[in-house]
Order: sequence, then structure tokens, then C-alpha cells
Amino acid sequence: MTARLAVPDARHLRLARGDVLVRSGAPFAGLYILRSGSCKQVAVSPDGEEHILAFCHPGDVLGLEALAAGTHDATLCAMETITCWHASAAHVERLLREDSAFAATLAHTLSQAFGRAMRRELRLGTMTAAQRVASFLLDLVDRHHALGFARDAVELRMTRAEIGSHLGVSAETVSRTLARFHVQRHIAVTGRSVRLCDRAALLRVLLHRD
Amino acid sequence: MTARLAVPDARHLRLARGDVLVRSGAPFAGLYILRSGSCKQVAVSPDGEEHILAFCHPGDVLGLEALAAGTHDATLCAMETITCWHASAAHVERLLREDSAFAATLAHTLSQAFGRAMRRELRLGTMTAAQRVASFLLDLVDRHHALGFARDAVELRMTRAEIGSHLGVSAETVSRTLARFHVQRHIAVTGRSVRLCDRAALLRVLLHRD
DNA sequence: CGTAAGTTTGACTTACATCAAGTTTTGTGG
DNA sequence: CCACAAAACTTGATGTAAGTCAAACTTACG
Repeated sequence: MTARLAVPDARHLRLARGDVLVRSGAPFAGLYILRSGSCKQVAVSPDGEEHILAFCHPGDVLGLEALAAGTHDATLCAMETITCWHASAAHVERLLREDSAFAATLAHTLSQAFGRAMRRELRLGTMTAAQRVASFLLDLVDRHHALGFARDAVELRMTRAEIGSHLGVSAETVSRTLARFHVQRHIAVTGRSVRLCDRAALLRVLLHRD
Repeated sequence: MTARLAVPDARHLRLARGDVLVRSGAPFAGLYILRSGSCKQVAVSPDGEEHILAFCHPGDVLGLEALAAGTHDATLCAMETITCWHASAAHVERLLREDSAFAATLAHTLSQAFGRAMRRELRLGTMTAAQRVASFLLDLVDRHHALGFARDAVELRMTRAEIGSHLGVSAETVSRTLARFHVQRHIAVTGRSVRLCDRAALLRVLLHRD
């Protein structure tokens, strides 16, 4: 349906775990398209609290918010070895002016990213801890599935603290919630690997406020 | 810097308080550009909790998330008499294909909306109730100022419950927090009208977690 | 293979929600 | 334009989900 964004003449990059693609506050560095590996997008609130806005997977376009602002307001950081394409700011701006198909596809990509951000807002604004964790697991496994992997198992690439930061709860709450889902046979957790035993049960968690 | 989005041949609409522009779940109805009055964008979580994603002011472009999804996932509802321009889905899609300046401007508009959504995520994910309310007031007055109005006073167009819904706190907490800011001489509240007496103090609230 | 980082689990605390009751504001129909 | 019912707001008392602190256990590297 929506064409996948492709950037002619993008530079190919490889980065190691912990490397930063762009630092929050930096002037628009252009767009990155993640090819392999995963990234986190981290913002810092005025009081210094860190928040992980998103975990990024292959195919994701990064840096979209800086196009209009002219400044990145989150740090992009590799969580493992990654490869990506990079299109400089000047290149993106030029394509946007000269290549109308690119502009249209970029608009679709942005609309998609915006829609996802809205769904995360809804999660942060209305859900209990258990609902947040269930929603997170379902999202994660769905994105994983969309990349061609199993629909009932994921290897978490992030720590409990990182999940907590993303969901607006503490690492301990994430741990306890996963443990509870395990006991209830909704999932099977062993460290970082999770099997969704009962997808319907997780969906049911979303339907109730306790 | 970023050109304001303009849509050739958009239809002009007038709606009364409480009228719905688009219902959540409806197929992409095109874009709306708000001319006067204000709107709320409301999403509903799986368990039925309502969340106000955004309060929209003149100049805002509405319906952006549905461009890629093909479906609106929030309801747009007039909070008072409004006027807006409406460009149908077909019209938007055609412009996107044929008018490259339109596509580029739309991309900028989308990037801006995405950036704002990210900042709201940060607020919902990391801030205390007092920080959320302070941040909300500052945002509101800034947007108000950008429209050419006073930089130190706003007439709230929404109820305490609506503010609470937007910020992920209860109406009572909003009320108490405003009362506290009033006592502390950061603001002067009388019902729906708020004067920011000490902008610096509100900014300072953002810097601490208590 | 040892050390640091991550995880789990329990005990205790707290910020905010909920409930409740009284007061003020708003908007609508006569 | 006014009256008055409904909605919104305020404030206090009480409950609770999730945070914080702490200590023991596990995993993963360098």
C-alpha cells in the first residue's frame, strides 16, 4: 500500500552497540534508514529524566521529527551492531524539492510515524502498568512478525529498565508484570526471550483496568 | 521557515460546538485546516478510556495520521463554533502526486506534528502532575502568543476534566495543581481565565521532580 | 573466571486516584 | 434577558497502584 521509502545515493553506515547516530539538540543531520540491528530513540525531559520514545527496527526511518524543527530532539543510539543508510539534510531537502514521488512517500512515512506516536500517547495517557506491558509485547511481536519472524516469540533486545523507561513505569514493575503474566500462562519468559503462549489472554488484559 | 500548508480548492465549513468533523474508525476523510475556534482530538483505548490527544487551534492541520493508515484513529470534535477548510481524501492524494510543492510542505507539516507528539509523549512518560500542568500552561500560552495574542494570559477553552484527560491525570488533580500555583503566585486563575504572573516560576517547576 | 550489570522479590512509602459533598458557573428554553 | 437545572469546579477524607529502597540471585562479558 504505502511504498517503502527509498533514498537514492544514500550513504551506507555500520555502527557498534552504544554508538550514537545523532545527539539530541544537534542540527538536522538528515534521515537514517535502519537496515539491520536495533536502535533506541531517547529524549530527556527538562528535569533530566530520560525517556525512550521508541525502539527502532529494520526498515524504520529515523530523524523524521528534525525535518521541520531543524533540530533533533532525541538521541538515536545503537543497541547492537547496526547497519543503516544515511541521507544528509541537504540531500533530503533537495529530493523533497525535486523528486515529487520521494516527497509523497516521505509524507506517507511521516503520517505512519505520527500515527504510531499517537498510539503510544494513548498508552502512556490511559493504561495501567499491566496494560502497557501487554500492549508493548503485542506491538513488539507484531513488528517482529512483519519482518518475517515468528509471531509467538521474541528475543528482547532491551533491559527491563529500558522497557520501563519506554512505558513510563519502573523496571521493577516491568519485572513483576512479566512474572505475573508468566504465572498466568499468558507468556513464557526466560531472561530476555519471551514466548507468547496465549495471545488472546494478552489482548484481554487490554480490555480491563485491573 | 516552514511554509504554512495551503490547499487549493478546499471546501469551507462551519460547525457548531460538539459537532464531529471525523469519527474515529472512519476511512480517511481528507485533511481539515482549522481557521477559527478550537477542536479536540479524542482517542479511545481498548478498555474504553478516553484520551484527548490534542487541543487544536487555528492554523492546525487535522487528520494527518489517517493519510498513511487509511483510517482515522481519533475523533475530531469542535469545542466551540469553528470554521475550517476541508480537502477530500481524493483531492489530497492527487495533490500529493501532482503538486510537489504541496507534498514538500505537507511533509514539513507532518514532521512538525510528529515532533509535537514526541514532546507530549515525553510529558506523559516522565513528568509529575505539577510538571504536566505547568508544561501544558506554557505550551498553551505560547501557541496563543504565536497566534498574535497576549503572552501572559489565556482563556481556557476546555474543562478541568478535559485538561486531565490530555495530561493523564484526574480533573481533581488539575484543579488542585492550579490552586497551588495560584497560592504560590505563579499564576492567577479565575475559573477558565488564567494569567501567568511568573513564567520563570513555571519553568522552574519543570526542572524538579517535586 | 571474576566482576559489573541486570533481574527478581519483598517490605515499605507515596503521589495521585477515587469518593463525596458543597459551591459556582454555564447555557438553554421560556 | 432571566431562571434554573445541569455541568463544572473545589476541597477534604480515604484508598491504592505503582514507586522506591534493599538485598540476594543470575547473566554476560572483558
